[in-house]
Amino acid sequence: MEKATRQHTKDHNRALVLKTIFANNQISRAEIARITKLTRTTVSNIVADIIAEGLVHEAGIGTSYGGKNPILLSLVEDSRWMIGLDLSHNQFRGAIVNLRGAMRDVITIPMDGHDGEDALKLLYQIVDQLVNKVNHPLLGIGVGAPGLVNTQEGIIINAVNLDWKNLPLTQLLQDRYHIPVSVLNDSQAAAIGEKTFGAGYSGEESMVLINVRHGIGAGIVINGTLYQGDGGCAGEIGHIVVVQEGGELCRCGNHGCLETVASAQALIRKARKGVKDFPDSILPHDPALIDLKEIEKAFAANDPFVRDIVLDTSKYIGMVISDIVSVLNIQKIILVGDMTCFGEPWLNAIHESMLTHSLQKPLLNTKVEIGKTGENSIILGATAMLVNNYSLLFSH
Amino acid sequence: MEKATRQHTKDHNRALVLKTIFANNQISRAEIARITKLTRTTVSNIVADIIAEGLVHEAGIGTSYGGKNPILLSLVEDSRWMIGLDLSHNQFRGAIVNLRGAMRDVITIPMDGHDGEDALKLLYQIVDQLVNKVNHPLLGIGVGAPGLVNTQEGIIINAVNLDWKNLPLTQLLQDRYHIPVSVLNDSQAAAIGEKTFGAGYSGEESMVLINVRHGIGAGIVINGTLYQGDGGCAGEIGHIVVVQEGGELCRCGNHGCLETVASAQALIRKARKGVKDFPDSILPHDPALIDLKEIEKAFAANDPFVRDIVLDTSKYIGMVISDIVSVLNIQKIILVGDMTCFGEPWLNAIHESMLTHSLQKPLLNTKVEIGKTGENSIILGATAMLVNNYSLLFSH
DNA sequence: CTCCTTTAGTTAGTACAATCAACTAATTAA
DNA sequence: TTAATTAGTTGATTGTACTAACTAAAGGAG
Repeated sequence: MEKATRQHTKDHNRALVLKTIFANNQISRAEIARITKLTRTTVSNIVADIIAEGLVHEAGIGTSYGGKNPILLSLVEDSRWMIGLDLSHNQFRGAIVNLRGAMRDVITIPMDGHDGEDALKLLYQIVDQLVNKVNHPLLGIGVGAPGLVNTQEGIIINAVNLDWKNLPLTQLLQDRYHIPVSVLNDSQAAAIGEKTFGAGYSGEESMVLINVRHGIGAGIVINGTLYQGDGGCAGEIGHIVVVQEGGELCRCGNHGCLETVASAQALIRKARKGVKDFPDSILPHDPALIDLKEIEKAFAANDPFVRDIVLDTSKYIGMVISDIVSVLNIQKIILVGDMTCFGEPWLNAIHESMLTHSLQKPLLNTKVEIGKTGENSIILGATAMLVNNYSLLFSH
Repeated sequence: MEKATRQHTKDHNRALVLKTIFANNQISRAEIARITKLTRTTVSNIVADIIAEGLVHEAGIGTSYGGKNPILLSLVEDSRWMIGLDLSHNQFRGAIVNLRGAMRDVITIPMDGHDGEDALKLLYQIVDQLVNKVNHPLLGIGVGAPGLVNTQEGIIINAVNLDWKNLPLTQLLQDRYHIPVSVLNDSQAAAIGEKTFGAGYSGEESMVLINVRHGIGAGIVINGTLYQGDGGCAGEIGHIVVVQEGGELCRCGNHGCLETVASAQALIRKARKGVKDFPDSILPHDPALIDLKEIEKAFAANDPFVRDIVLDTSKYIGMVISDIVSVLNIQKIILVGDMTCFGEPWLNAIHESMLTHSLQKPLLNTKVEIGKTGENSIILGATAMLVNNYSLLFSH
């Protein structure tokens, strides 16, 4: 617990006003005062400051309802830029992102096999290129990285694909570019991205995002703030053991982890292995040709074999979600990642599995949905976190 | 997000000073200023207020280290009283508790079979008696109740033993006694009690308390604050399914819940059932005579059958803890409840089970301990919550 | 013992952020 | 045209933490 000063009060109210402007495309000072319960005087003062900083501008005149017309304020979305990086796919993606999450430039470089120092060089290359294109004030660099990440110290503890171990990424990038850097786990980034830029969030609520791709991870938002855990790696649910007897060996060394039965990787493996026993399946009969796209196609066509193995994954995901809900009693669950391509049927199966796998009462009010920010959620989240950290916008 | 005012600043700093005095038996104004980083002036002002309110008094003169002697301040622990209730055992227990958690009066009434309205009358009876004995300013009533509790609205959703369903306990008690009331789930109460009155807590950290008794529940403290969840029933881990195939029927209707294999109840059941196959066991051979005390005795005497069934419970508890740690990455786990009578061996078995059941990295820094506040933790926690709610002390 | 230094605590005045009261400006409604 | 309403600003007020300078009381060097 730290002492409180006037400065904190001011920062807080300033953030509150900015957040209100961010949440409303166009809004007058008077309306901000009504929403925030600050006086019109205070709002005017704060607005004068943030207009002077270029963050906000007067964008027009509103309609009167029996009085002077309000002056509508609006966020200057390109008044600050950020660089966001998504290292979690087999190609590095970097983008210049503005305050509304619009991408002003995107660079993609395939990884094909690069790892360790090489991968880091690739990363520098992307950032170098993006930095050169930046012609607005730059807030910093936000990174969403795969694997085990200590997000508080910005260290990649273990990213198997990249062969990074205990890499102090925040430090490295800060030393090289001399701007603020925020490093998150990919699922945590997706969570904060979905919450900030997805539709239907008030800003104060809690949610758990489950990212089901190659691996499986979760991002936990509690009362509008990303929850990171003591060691900065909250949400590492991919290695929860869900098959207790005779589970497959996982890359982590244990048997029966969630990833071994419910990730996209696991699904593909299972399809390749099982297809020979189902000659009627419309999947390619050569296992090597089977990928997620093919499985998706077959699923859409109601192929029974594929239907079975896909819905089998949802059973396990539902189990873990119901465990999480039992522990946290969070009522909003968002699913993202490649596996969401199986849509409603998959979602419904997950929901059903949840209900049969734990105490019903707390689960009944829990909603499970598919995320709305799509493939950009990680980049957006990484940058949103950056903005949050410097309390310029969005939250305190 | 609410607006910030001067009042918030003041409340915050006042709470900060009070917390510092609470955490240090005797402390001078100057020392408080050093710890809190407030100026001596500000500390003096706040201290003047809280002395006027009788919460704190000047308790003596400290030793000088080359200057004027400091005046030592100390909490007046009996300046406020609270009533704490523990409804989670088969006897209702109520106590008058002071600001340091000292019990000034305790009343116990056996429940034997009373439930529904009867149980509520019993509760009123206890509180009536306690209220009559109170001769210091009373802050309120704190309740730790068993079963599913919505702690935000103070409603007992479902307490099987008491046959309470959707009972608005906070409302009822407030209407009857006209003082603040806080209702918590028993495990949540134990968690906040352990954190406030247990040794070795700085006040800002996170911890998960696991309460293993008749049933099993958890209380989650995040950054020093009890985490209650969207529906106010976070920590309901007793009905996480841990036996996937052929698990026993649980009172919740599902099969294979944690409670069916790891609670004290489950252990007793298993002992009674199995003892006939182990004639060498030193347990009473009449199953009806077997209770937790007998099992504890046999365990201490290294009875192999008992050892096996006791350590079997730890396997499942370890699994669930490792799931929780995977999700939350909280590094301090506290175990309380009847089952802690099996001490170190049980604890070690839990720890071992954890390490084999999930990703090791985050688990390596996780410590598992047995709680220190004992049987009073629920009453203490219920009252501590009360104090927190009114931000008089401890935290905000 | 004297004087300097250090520490505790207080006092008087200052800075600053939100507030209040009263104002101007601009519109609707009667 | 006038009254009422709403938006936004201005100047004075308030409350809280801060600064600087004070008094009080102790230790230490000579």
